[in-house]
Amino acid sequence: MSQSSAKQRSQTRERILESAELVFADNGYHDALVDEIGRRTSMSKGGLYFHFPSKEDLFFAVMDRLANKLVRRAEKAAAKADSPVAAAEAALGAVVSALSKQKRLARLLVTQGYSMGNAFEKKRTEIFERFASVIRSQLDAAVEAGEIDELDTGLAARVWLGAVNEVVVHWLFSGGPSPSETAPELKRLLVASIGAPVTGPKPESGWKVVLE
Amino acid sequence: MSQSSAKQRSQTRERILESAELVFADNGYHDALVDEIGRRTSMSKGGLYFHFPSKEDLFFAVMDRLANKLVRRAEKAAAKADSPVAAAEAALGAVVSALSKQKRLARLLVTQGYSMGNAFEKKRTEIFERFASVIRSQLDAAVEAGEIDELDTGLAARVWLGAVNEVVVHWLFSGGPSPSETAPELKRLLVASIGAPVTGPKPESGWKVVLE
DNA sequence: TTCAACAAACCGACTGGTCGGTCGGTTTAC
DNA sequence: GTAAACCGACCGACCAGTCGGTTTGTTGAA
Repeated sequence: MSQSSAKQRSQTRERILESAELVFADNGYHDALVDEIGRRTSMSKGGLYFHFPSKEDLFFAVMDRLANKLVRRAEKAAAKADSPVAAAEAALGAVVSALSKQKRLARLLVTQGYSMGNAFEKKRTEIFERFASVIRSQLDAAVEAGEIDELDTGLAARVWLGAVNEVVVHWLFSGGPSPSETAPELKRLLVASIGAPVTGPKPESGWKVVLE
Repeated sequence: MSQSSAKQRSQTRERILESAELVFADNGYHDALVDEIGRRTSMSKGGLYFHFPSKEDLFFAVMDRLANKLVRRAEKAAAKADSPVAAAEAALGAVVSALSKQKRLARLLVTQGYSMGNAFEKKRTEIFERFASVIRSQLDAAVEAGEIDELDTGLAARVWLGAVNEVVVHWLFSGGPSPSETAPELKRLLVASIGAPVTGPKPESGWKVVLE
């Protein structure tokens, strides 16, 4: 009984989360109507409130779900690389690529974090810190391995994320180029920022930072 | 008549804009009450609506006013520098410093742009593009002068702004270090990103990027 | 197998509080 | 005298959340 019904339960939750993701992404938190989420889930408002205590909780659940997916993707990409800097680059690339493929996801993660009053600040911060720590730990490893010079890796990670964020926003709202298009050049800039050799088409034609 | 009353008029508008800035910054667009703005201006709601047609317009006016101030500051700082890269750095520094000194301003420019539904996207974009173009034109000049290699200066400018944005957000919401504290290290990262020589405490004891 | 008993899941009309915006009226300035 | 500036009680649209009720599924005793 509780075995199969627990499964049902989580399936229903998933269904709701999927609809909610669409509605929140399309309209932003405030303009998203709970009734609309119900409509898309083919479930009444009362039904929704049986599964989630409030609109806010539902929104948080949607964001967590997305963040989990993306972080996992980034970690997986990093694991495949064969040097710390390459791993950081790969993690970044994975995120950029995922966001490029799904405007909706990008919209939610990148801009809707601020849409609620001061309530969401913590959550948004928490999610960004999770991404940052993936990058950061790779940069730390790179320093450890002597691949790059010592630097504030936490700051560098935030710089990377901020850069991606802005590029994505520009894409979303100004019809700029897709992030995946600018990814190569973006990577070049960010890799250069930490003083690592920038790999062009061929690794050996790169740059090196030396003390004068 | 129209001479002095026009002056009065704009003074009153200014008074309203100042209160509105406080209220919007403290509460975000949605939670900011027009009545509260009236209270702080010592003016009735009707009075406000005599000067501004809607809450939205008022918000736009507040943002424009802030953006103007900041852009002017950045341009002024850039004008004093004696090389394009130094100018870009100076412009960045001016913005960071201004944001550090006024949390409220930072909150508004950096996070409240998304608080309205999709309505504000254009405005936020417009403001960020104005900042970006200040940086960008300096980077273009740097390329022109042979100070740095050719690169996508528009992208680089966005990377810089995005980085600042993220650092500011981290400061605001996570109690991280003030942007002005991390500014030196931040500048180092961003200057390195465009492949320019990174200057340490003294210009002559710095770093230089050379082809290997 | 049947069915009463119970609970979990779902329904949707309704409520209650909130606020942007209005408007007829009053004051102030010239 | 009159028009710009200001007042503030009021309106009405909006919508998250509620709640009494219905349906669906499970259990276990007869």
